[in-house]
This record gives sequence, C-alpha cells and structure tokens, in this order.
Amino acid sequence: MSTVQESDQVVQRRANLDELKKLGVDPYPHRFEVGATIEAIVAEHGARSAEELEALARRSPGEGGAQARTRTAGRILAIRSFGKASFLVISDGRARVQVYIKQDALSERDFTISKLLDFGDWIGVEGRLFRTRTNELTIWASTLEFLAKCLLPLPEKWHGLQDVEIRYRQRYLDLVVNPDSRRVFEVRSRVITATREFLIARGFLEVETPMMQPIAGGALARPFVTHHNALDMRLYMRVAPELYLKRLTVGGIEKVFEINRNFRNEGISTQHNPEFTMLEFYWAYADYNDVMTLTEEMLPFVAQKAVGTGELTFGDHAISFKPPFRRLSLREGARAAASKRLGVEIAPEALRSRDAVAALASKLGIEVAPGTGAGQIAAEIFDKLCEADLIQPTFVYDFPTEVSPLSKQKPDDPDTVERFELYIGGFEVANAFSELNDPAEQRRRFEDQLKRRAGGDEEAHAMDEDYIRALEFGMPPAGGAGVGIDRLVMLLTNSPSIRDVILFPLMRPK
RNA sequence: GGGCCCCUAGCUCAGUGGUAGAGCACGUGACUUUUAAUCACGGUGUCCUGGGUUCGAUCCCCAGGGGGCCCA
Repeated sequence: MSTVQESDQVVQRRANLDELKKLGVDPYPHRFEVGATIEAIVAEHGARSAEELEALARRSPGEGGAQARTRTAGRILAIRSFGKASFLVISDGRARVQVYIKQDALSERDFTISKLLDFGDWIGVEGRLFRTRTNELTIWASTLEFLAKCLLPLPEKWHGLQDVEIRYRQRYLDLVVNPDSRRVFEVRSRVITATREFLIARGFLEVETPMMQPIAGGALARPFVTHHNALDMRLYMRVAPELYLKRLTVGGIEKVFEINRNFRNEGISTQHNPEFTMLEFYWAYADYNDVMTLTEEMLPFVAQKAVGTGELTFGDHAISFKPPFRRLSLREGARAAASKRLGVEIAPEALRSRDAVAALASKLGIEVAPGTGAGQIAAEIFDKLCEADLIQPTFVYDFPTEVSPLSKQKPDDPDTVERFELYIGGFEVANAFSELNDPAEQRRRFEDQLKRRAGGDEEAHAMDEDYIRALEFGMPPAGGAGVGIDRLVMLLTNSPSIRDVILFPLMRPK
C-alpha cells in the first residue's frame, strides 16, 4: 500500500501482530463481554482497602464475592514488565486501572499474548481486584483477551501531545493521551444537554430547520454556496436558523428552539470557526427584556450542570455567572469609552448624526467606509473601544436600527431597536431582540439592506419574499435569542481558542 | 489580507556553516507486587519543500507549504 518505509517501531508492532496470528489469536475479534467499565470499577472499589477487597474475594459469588472479580477492557497506556510478571495500565478514556500479569496465574496462551502487547493495544481482562504493596488498586488477571492492535506508536505519556496542529488534525490522539481534552468535550456535551433540559422544562419545543437554504438569511454574514444537481438549484449553507424558526412562531409554535450548526464564510480566529454551534430560541408574547431575564437564568443553570459552579476562571480573569448581569446601553458605552479615550466629555448627540459620529470615529482612528451610516459607525466605535473589556457578563442593549434588520424598533426612537448582545470574557456570547413582526417594516429593512449590498457590502441581508409573506399571515410579538454554544464552552472550560472546544476544527489539508 | 513566531527521531525538545543530540518511547538481556520501575547494551532521522549563496547548508538568503499568536 504505502511505499514510505515504516519506522522500526511500526515494524516491531507489526511483527508482534504476526506472532499473535501464528498463535491462532484473532487480532481483531468481534466482541468482548464487559462486566464493568474501568470508570465503574474505580468508582466502586477505589476507596476500598486491601483487607476489604480480600474479604470480598473470599466470599462466594452469591454473597457478593463476584464483585471482587471483574471483567473489563481498555487501551494499554503503560507496560512495566518484569519478565515473568508485568504491570499494565489500561484506560477506558475516563479512568485508569492497573492490571497485574503473573505467569502462573494465566494460561500459557494468555501469558504468551501478554508478551506480545504493545503500548496502545486494546485488551480485555478478567481477574480479581486487590491492592499491591504500593496500595494501587489492581486487577490480578486470570484471563487476557487481545482486542485490537495499535500499529503506530502513540505520543509519549509524560509530556502528552503538545503540538496543537496534531491535536486538531488527529483529535483521537489528543483524546488518548490528554485527559483534559476528554474533559472539555464532556463539558460540551453537558452544556448542550443542560440547555435542552432548561428550555424543554419551560415548554419550548426543539425543532430542526433547513441547513441548506435557497436564501441565506437571519444574520449579516457571507454564506457558503453549494448546488443541488437534480433541481439544478443554487443553495446556501445557512448562516442562521432565525427566519425558519420565526416562520414556526407564525405557525403557532409559541416557544421553539434549535441547537445546531451554522456556517459562515469568513475568517478563522480564536473566536471563529467556519462552522459553529448556535442555540436559537423564540418565545411568543415576550420582548427582549424577558429574554434578558431568561438568559440570566439559563446560563447559571447550564454552568452549574456542566461544571458544577457559576464561578469561573478564564485566562487571567475570575468570571461570575451570578445574576443579575450588568446592563450597558451601546451608545452610552461607546460615548463613555470615547470620552475616556479622548479625554473630553462627548455629548450623547454626537453618536446620532452621521457627520458628528464620523468625525468622532476619525478622531479615534477608526476607519469608516463612505456609505456607512451613523448607527453602524456607533456600533463600530463600541466594538473597538468596549468589547474586549467586557469580562463579567454584560448585556449591551439598544442597538442602531441600521445594523439590526430583523429587530423591532423602540416605540419612541425609530433609530434604535430593542436588541441586546451578551458579552462575557471579552467576546459576544449571545444576540437577542424583540422580533420585528410588521411585514411592511420588514420589507423596508430588507430594501435598505439591498442598497447596502448594491454598495458592495457582501454581508448585507438578502430580500426574502417568502419570509415577508409569512409575516403577512401574522407573527405574534416575540422575543428571541441566539447563543454561541462553542463560546460558552470556551468560558466553562477555560479554553483560549474555539478550536479547543470543536472536535475537528477546519484545517487546511496538508 | 498585514505583522511576529514556529516546523529537527514516534512524542517533548536542545543544537551547529564541516557526515545531527537528550529525555521518554523502541530493540536485546536480567528481574514473579512495579508505578515517570530499575540495570546493562543498541539503532533511531527527507532537520517541512524547492531554489540560491558556499568547497560544504538543518543552520545564511529567496520562494512556497503547514501551524500558532496579534491586528484587519
């Protein structure tokens, strides 16, 4: 197959595999009956003393003596051989246990197999539990089954796998040798489970909406393009499920949510992966204030379920998920930060007129494209000056209408919408608003977006006639939110890069 | 897209303009309660790729590839 010369270690491992075959051992058997996982064995017996294990072993199976005999399987993570005896450490990915191999305790066949084992092989063992002189919980093997060969040498046990490129490209190696990596993905799983639990308990219905869409809407972002052959049709990978979920509120699903992948055709950074996981939920009869309150309940709940606390360490920061979260209006935040930066008190009106805010931006050294409106410039000033400093959970609220084509305006201020973003650890974790449900106003917003698109803004929203028609049938007032699950997991696992919380982040092919 | 940094043994890393090193891992031998087992002996290799400078390049220069961080 491969013309590349195999390293000595691979040659050696292959030779051991051939020896097994010569002995008549099937090196890839079909199944193994596991009595208890290693994790369960350690959980049940990890605290038992040598005497307790002895006593258990002496009892008959009917009296519970079977507990001291165990049958389990795992990957070999260490071999310490003494000739006629050896110690193996095997792992089920969550816990490790030692196995004692002693020549006169095993059949000749099983002992021969034990001599052919390599670091990384999968085995099954049966035996009684005891503690060694050094008090290590150990399975005294009476039978040994070979389950699968590890032909390639694994990374070293002591330093683990440090090379981030290999950790991302060959995540299985990361998981084998770095227990912390396994922990991250267990937290991630619990985050998603807890989120579901929280919303379902409040009457939300979980749904799945299209990931391949004829019009990519619901967010200001460049989509991936694909093509359906039979329909000869251009399709986009979704940038958000929003417009479909809101169609469902038109259909009368008053509380609805989806947790799934979005795809955005943009740069990669420590906070951006082209595909990422979002929670979106929509809640009829509620507005953005209600959504703020719900979010404030949900995040501490999820944190508690996923990591057992809402008091987190993230990099150099201590972050508390204890509600209530801080609230900061976007224009006030931008105004205050700009005042501080320039050493002059900026008036609130300076954020409202195009000329004034553009002048302010230029004083701050922020470049503004010619067609950019006052609202967008204000939002950019906020991004540049404030975002990175929002470490504790902070609701940034009341966004310019211009940058929020799907949000409802404030009754007394048409330039501002009822929208908030939640910032934690210096980045955006959630985005939410009172949903725009007036079809005429929605059409005007889309038309405004089309002008931007014509002006070269590739992230501007497309017209979606079908969505407007849905609104024309009547959508109830509703509040909705999108929560970045990957970023939430970053916070809960103290991971500095989004790639640390995505099992297989996108990489260039080598 | 721009700037900076990295790429050497299976892994973690040193290093040098003159035929390349350590620890772990691996091999052989010894050892029937060890645990980063120990002891003795042994071999690790496309120094990311291509080109240039040079008597000679893993090292210096140029281009490319992959990765990381920061900025956009």
